[in-house]
Amino acid sequence: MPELPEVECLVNALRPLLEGAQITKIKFYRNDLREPLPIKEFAKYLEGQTLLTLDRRGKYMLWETKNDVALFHLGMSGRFNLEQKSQPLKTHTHVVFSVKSQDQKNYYLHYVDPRRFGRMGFHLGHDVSRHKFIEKLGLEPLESSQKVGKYLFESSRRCRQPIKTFLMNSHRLVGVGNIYASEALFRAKISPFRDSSSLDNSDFLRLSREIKTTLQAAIKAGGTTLRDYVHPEGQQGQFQISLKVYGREGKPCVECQKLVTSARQGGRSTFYCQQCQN
DNA sequence: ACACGATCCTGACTGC
DNA sequence: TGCAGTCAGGATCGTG
Repeated sequence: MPELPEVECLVNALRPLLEGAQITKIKFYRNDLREPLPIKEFAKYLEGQTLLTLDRRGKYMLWETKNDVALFHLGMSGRFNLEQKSQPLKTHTHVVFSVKSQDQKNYYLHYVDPRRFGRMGFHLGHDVSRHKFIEKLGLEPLESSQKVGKYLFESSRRCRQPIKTFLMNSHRLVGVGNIYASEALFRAKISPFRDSSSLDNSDFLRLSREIKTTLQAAIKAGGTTLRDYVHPEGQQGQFQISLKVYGREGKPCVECQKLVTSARQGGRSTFYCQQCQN
């Protein structure tokens, strides 16, 4: 569910509370999501530790302690809910982190994930770039657009994939999922069906800039709430009102008034304007 | 090596 | 009302 902006907003929302806080207890209500949960590692290395920094890499949230790093990916439907007191669990609550903040208040962070596509991991030591979740990840789209554009151009030369599928591959570029891929391609006026190798250097530079500005605007708006994404304390994101094509099939294009079209690519919905995007 | 579809899972919504 | 079918902010795996 969450793409880069939603994870960035989650990290930003939790950071003031969790940085400097102690993890007092971790309770698991099942032993697996997509894969086994790191129950033993969390019990041995995370419980009792102080969280020093919260960070993000791609769509992963990272919790760093003195010696180690915990990793979290929310999949399609995962979320963290912050509760002030212990209370009955909502359905699909799989893990509860009990936390004591720096001002000695107790909080409960509930990991809820109906579809269970999320994942959690643990890395001994600080070099989390070597963790199996992270090691194959590509560039961060908020880095320099010059650098990202150049890299995407070069890695697309012998690639016969449509550009939208190409963008969503996290081994090249992280954080761009189904919503923001459609949005950035619209803003760059590039058809999602274009063969990646048919785009030139300047197309990739323009596209990289549009990806970055779209993601930044979404972060500023608190993310996109379509179905169930909310901040840890329940507020919705606001970027859905700024979406130009995603979810707007049959509505007029904001640029040319021609109706927005949808199609399927790689099993996912794509939204685009046949007139504006070439 | 690459490109594609199937797959993991539950819930919400559609149409018959 | 019920039931089948489809779709959903992701990413990995197996196959051709």
